[in-house]
Amino acid sequence: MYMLLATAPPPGSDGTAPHGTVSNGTTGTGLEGPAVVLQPLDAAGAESGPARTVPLAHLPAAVREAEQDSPRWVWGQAQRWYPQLLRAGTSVERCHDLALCQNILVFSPFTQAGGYPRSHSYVPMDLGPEPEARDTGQDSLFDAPVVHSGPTPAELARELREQLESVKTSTEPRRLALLLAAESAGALVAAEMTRAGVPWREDLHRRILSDRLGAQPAEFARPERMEAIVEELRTLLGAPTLNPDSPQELMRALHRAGIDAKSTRSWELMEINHPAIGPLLAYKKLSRLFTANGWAWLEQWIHDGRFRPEYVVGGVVTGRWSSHGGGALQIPKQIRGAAHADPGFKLIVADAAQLEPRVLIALSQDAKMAEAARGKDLYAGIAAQGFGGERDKAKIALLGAMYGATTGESGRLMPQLTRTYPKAVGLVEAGARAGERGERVGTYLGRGTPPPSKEWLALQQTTSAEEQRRADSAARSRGRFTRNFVVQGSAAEWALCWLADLRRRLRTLAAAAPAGAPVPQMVFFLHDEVMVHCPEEQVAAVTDMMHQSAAAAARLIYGDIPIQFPVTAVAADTYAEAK
DNA sequence: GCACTGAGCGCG
DNA sequence: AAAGCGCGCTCAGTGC
Repeated sequence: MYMLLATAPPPGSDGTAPHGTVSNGTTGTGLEGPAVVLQPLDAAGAESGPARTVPLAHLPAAVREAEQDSPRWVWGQAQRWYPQLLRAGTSVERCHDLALCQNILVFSPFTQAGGYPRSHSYVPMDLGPEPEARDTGQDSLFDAPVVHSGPTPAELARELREQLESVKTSTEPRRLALLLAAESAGALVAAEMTRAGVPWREDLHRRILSDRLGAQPAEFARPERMEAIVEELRTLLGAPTLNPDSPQELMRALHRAGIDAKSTRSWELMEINHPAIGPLLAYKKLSRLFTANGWAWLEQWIHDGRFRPEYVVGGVVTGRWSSHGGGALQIPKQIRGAAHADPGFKLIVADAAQLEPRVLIALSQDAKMAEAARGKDLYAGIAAQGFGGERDKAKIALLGAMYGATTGESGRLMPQLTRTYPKAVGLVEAGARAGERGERVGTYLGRGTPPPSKEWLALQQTTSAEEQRRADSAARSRGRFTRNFVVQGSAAEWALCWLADLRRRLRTLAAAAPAGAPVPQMVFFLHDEVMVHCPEEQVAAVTDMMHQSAAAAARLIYGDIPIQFPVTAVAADTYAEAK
């Protein structure tokens, strides 16, 4: 059922001391260097067979063998174990990531009464084998990764039991179990995506850069196009030494030239009519490309034709992923043409159409809005029902409702939206009011917001009239956060289920493929969008799977409800074309 | 010289 | 059209 993976306690230890390495052959274990314990556990997390201890170097083989029985692997953190298994060519079907699940259970509104947080022991799960140096696709200098002290197998098993128990006694065991499974599957997907990497053509990237910026500059120098604009700006603004990269300097120069700018943000400058504004905006655009995704980025992040960011599952409080390395979740549209499929492959990019509003409909069961979503374009449907067919207005109004806009056009459109969709708007409003009162809110599957900080709570207790304004502002701010959390977080868990289901289907496909044949791989994930690097002859089948998985995810979470989650899936040679 | 913050901008 | 949610990254500027 479960198979626990843990660093082995040193021989003769009582299992409570720091451990993790087996010193050497003289201890009589016959093991040298780091060792690992594989402990079978039953469905309740109790030991159900003898533990095996193997040298770390033999772990991939041991895992492959145990995988025959398709256990659910249990480990402190997938991130600590799985990359090296993948490197050795070993993948697993499913796992339970104790750290990720602990993180969910601690804040879940479904466990508050029966009390995972109250009873559990807070064993730190962030230990296990040292993460390897960033996987650049090259062999590491050291064969055996360092293993240092971590929780004992017994502690990890107990943690699992407490987690399972808290799910069982929670108010929504089915939902919570699904969330934990999806989160854990996400950990596997994340490691596999990093391993695979986004296929990236350095030559195409360089062409984009030279087309826009000119030839690659010498170190510490500006590209020629940018330098030319700097000279132009210095003349136009009468500031011969201006460095436009300094907001302060730029601000002073603008003011001296009689330009009344409140800030140097592009969208504010756009309102101003002055000959220097055009070149300045052009400079900012080029500067962004140069500093964030220029030659230095290419040098640092692209190796062997692959971009391999690390994903942090649950790295965002709402359950979205964050990432480290190369700004993976902010790849500008400008350079997406450099993400290019290998010969004989295509990139299939699928994204969920208007995911958050559709999630709002599912959560609120707003029949009227569900009707508007019947067609392909949800915003057009909403526009037809209450905004005189003006799609842009419908979109602004709906986004504003989910973000908590109060001013501007979006704020003005709110009453109309509320009249038309009292249930949907009511749901986000209730989320906001709860947050303002300091309460927690949660997603459909049970990921919860952290409680407000001590400072926040103290501020709400203020009796000073002067501080009351700050307290109100902080309350509204938290209200906007909790309002959005419900929708963004529920959308994130839908995407996670989509990803997990797609992974399962792709594994089945790969298992049926002849040995050595090229197989489709998930290579990138961005909130509501997934990219698969796919052999050409399987594009049709995989595209189909991406649609099927979306339907499966919706059914798995919400059951049979009258709202679709359509995805757009496009296959092309580059990321730019596929979007 | 290092750590931190704020401004600004990229993505969803 | 306007500035409401969630992030990461780079640079300038500041404080030690």
